[in-house]
Amino acid sequence: MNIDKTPLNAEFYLRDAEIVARNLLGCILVHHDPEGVLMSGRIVETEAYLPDDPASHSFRGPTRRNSSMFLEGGHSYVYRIYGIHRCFNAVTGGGGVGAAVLIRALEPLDGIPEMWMRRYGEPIPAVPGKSGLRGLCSGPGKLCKALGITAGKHDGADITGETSDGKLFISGGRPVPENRVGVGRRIGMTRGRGEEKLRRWRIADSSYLSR
DNA sequence: CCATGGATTGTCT
DNA sequence: GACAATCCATGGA
Repeated sequence: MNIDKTPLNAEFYLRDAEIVARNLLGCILVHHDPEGVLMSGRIVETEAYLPDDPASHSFRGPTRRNSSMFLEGGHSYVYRIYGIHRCFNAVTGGGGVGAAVLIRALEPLDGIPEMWMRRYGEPIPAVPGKSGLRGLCSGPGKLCKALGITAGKHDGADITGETSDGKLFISGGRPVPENRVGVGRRIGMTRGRGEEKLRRWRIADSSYLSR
């Protein structure tokens, strides 16, 4: 797949999480894994989490679990949820702020056979079908498993700077025009924890969204 | 297609 | 001790 493999620089992330969330649409999440396998996908859905938000892990200040969310923009925040899944965030803003963008869904691009193997533990069928590919990275936990993103290796990692084996980063893609962007409520909020906030962005006509 | 409930574990109250 | 920014299988329309 002919994609730009230059990581976005730290300046990109040193802005408000809502701006970054909007501008990450169309960008490419890339994992150059330790064995040299390149896996990537186009970002089609994001959510912004700010410290003013009861749903944000940073709402009550730093703890052991969320400490990397308070790093400077351009780092990774990976956490475990429901005992099983991992979720990947790009930290935004200055150090100590506690803001990040959750990557919720990807359109698979590079390394699809390897991603399939990681997700399902068996080789990709000869004809996976569009519905098969659609489900490969259509959720925050799914895409972490597919790309091999782990808390141990990637939580707190720098996602800017030079590419190398094992590097996780985001490169710029085609900008997404405003008339193809949808904004709405986030997923999974319960009991009045900010579910009314419009901090979810998606490429409206993509068939690779999480819902 | 949509709605429901179980899995599973580190973290915070 | 309860919860959590989820996923998947299952059942019914």
